[in-house]
Amino acid sequence: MTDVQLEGVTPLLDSSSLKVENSTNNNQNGLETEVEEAEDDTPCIDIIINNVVCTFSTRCHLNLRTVAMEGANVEYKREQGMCNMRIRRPYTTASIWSSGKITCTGATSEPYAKIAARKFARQLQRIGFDVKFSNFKVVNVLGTCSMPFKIKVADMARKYPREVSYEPELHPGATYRIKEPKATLKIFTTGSITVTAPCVDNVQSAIEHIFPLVAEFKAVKSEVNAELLMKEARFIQKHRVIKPKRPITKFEEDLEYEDSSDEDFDSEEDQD
DNA sequence: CATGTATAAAAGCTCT
DNA sequence: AGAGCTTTTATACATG
Repeated sequence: MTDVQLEGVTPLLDSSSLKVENSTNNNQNGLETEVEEAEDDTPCIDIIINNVVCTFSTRCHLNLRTVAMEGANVEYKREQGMCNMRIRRPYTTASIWSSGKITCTGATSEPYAKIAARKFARQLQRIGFDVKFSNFKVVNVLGTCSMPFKIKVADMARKYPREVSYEPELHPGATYRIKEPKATLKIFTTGSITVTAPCVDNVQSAIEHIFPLVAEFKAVKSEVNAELLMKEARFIQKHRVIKPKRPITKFEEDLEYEDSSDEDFDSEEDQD
């Protein structure tokens, strides 16, 4: 139980102990994966890039009708005035607008996002449009990582009310916003953290920034058990709620006087 | 087991 | 003017 009180002094990770990799193991997309292998045995936290959103323009109007008819793997969303086109490698989806503006989602790295974007552009060009691949830009990135310990999220939210918002009833993850470099993190008690930011570099910065903070709220085994006991207590409470078996009618209200026996008579009855 | 809840962001149309 | 819709994606906790 007394599992060291100075748990916060976890060996701080330097940038070399954080490594960014794709969520798709190697060649699911048939492309080379550049995962920098850590040559030493320094405690390492892997940052997995799960999704990269980017935009670009074809600089030409696109007849969605034509895109839907001539393009492969396209679905026309007339109600939204756009088309969704998918390619397998990299496994991504493009939302195509008649203006020529396109958003591409699903890539697992910035380079893959650009490769996918170019493929969509090429696909459109093959259909016959006068495509000029331009204004490519990564606009959003989602990365995840898992700390080697559970996190006392509630305590963290209490200590950093300015940057942490935590409404467990609404969502299990605490939201931590970093202004510069911009990033928004979702911190879970399990130690998992999701980060959404404008680019991969920001994702990494955010994790380097959050590590010492969450390490400060590392859950100790005894405390984890206490948490479980609380959950159990809540569960029991929830199932002990005594509710009338049937709505009391006006008529019965009158009878209540003579039928006022003890309340916990059938409190053990399990209600769903 | 599938949704819904929450997060970010672009595109462009609809509705307030 | 601004907010909702659509798409992607991990995380996790409730509910049907």
